[in-house]
Amino acid sequence: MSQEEKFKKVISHAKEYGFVFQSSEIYDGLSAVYDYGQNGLELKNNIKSYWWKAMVQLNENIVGLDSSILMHPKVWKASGHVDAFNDPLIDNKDSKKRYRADVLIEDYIAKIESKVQKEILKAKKRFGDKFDKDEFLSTNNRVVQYQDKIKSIHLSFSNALEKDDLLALKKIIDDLEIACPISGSKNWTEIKQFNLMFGTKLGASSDSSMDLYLRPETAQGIFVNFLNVQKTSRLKIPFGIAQIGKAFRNEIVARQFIFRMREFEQMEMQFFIKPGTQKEWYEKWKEKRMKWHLSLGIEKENYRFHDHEKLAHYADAACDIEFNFPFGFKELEGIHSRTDFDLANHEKFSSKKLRYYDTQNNESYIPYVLETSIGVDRMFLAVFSNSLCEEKLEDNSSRIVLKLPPILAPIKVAVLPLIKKDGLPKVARELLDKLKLKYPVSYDEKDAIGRRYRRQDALGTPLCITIDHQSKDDNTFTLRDRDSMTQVRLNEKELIKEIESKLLVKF
RNA sequence: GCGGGAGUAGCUCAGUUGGUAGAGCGUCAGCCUUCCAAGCUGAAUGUCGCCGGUUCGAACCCGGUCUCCCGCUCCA
Repeated sequence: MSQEEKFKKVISHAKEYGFVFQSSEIYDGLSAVYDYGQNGLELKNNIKSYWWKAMVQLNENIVGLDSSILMHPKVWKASGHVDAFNDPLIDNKDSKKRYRADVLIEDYIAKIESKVQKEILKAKKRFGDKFDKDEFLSTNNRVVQYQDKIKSIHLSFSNALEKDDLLALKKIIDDLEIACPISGSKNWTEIKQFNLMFGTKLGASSDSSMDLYLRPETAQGIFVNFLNVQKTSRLKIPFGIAQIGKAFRNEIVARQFIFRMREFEQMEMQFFIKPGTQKEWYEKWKEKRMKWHLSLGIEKENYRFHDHEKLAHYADAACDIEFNFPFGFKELEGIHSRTDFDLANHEKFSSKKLRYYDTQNNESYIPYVLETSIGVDRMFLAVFSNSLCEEKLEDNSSRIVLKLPPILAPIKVAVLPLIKKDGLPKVARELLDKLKLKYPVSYDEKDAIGRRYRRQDALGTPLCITIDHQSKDDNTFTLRDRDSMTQVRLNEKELIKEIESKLLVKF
């Protein structure tokens, strides 16, 4: 089966069994927005709580936060999003490829710079020990020309960027005769500005309203509350603040089902540390996070680290945990060493001190930050797509089974009377009533028992309990395992023990 | 946004040169009572993505539009 076919099966299974629906489907849907159905929401909640337990409950120096989606507009100036999330894009009409206009110009500058470097190397060879770099740079005609060109491009370039002057930006590309690397053509469209942040307004009347953004990440809510939490929690560095919440990005192209959505949910943890210790914590959190993923029992081969070569504006080291999705290895979680970029900028923009006072060493400093950030929806897709399989059975029949890690399964146990007469449903319901106080359970008496097992398989229910005639006499039941399809006969106490051991996790 | 593919029942898909829609699975009710789907009887379900045009007549032809999948760019 091709990757594409497999992905299509994942999407239709998600719909057919009430996990994921397209938003506003009866109105033809809304692009890149999805709803979670009755089973999807349970799986999603279980993922969130599994993360929360591993981060907050098991670490005494990590606490939670739930900050608002709406924040003061200055937050996004300080964070760099107003600048970084504004992309001037340009299309080449011949190759039909899209580029960032600023990147095209930067690449062009880099090309000239590499020419200068070449000249320097050549001169070094020629002059040997007598080579004086500064003198060379200021006297060699060709090099001086190159440098002047770079300078003048830089000048008009930063001018255009500052004023958001798209026409000026286009003029630079035209003047420099920058060509598309693929088609070699200089046949460009006009530059269009894309803002990745969703805008909205605060205040009901139009004249007194204030322009706001829906947050494009949850991290800033943590940074602006850094001192509030630190002072009220008595936490000492190193400590972390964790948050699960929605974020919004007006992606130019949002695709691949729930992998890239316009409205999505993040699970982020910002770990505040002493400057200079970031390397050590970066390694530690890389290891910890990978362990968390592997604790779910998904095969190791599906995960890999990918180090960032081009770092974002806030980071001094960054990597992704990538997962083998149906469309290949793609980012699932990011681990970033954010330095003091965020807190220092918030200090600057808010004019409020955001420092930690270290009583032991009698010093105050802006902490460095180590971030782990994972997309809930991506984790959902990773777990869901990896769990979905079609098995050939011994009798040459096949079954579709969703082998979810039991701890994440929407329903833990299904209670099934073998037949729906002879008083078996009554016995089954008595057991069901006891179990539902502890676990999410479901009950089914329709159709043959084999078919009911298959229904539960497709939903990912790890265990089925079947009530037969013997159950009436001796109060024992058969427990059927989703993955092995094997059965054991147990009494009620043993049953609970088996369920508990199935749901046991080791972080 | 640009290029390629697609949209018919909950899912997978048929549907002939234009003549007002079908199958399999699933769902529901009943029978059977059996520990691993596909036994029997019956039933429900579609403005053929949406809007407009051509035509006596459109799922089919034409135009527009929306959505999904793949590629380019970005990211959780």
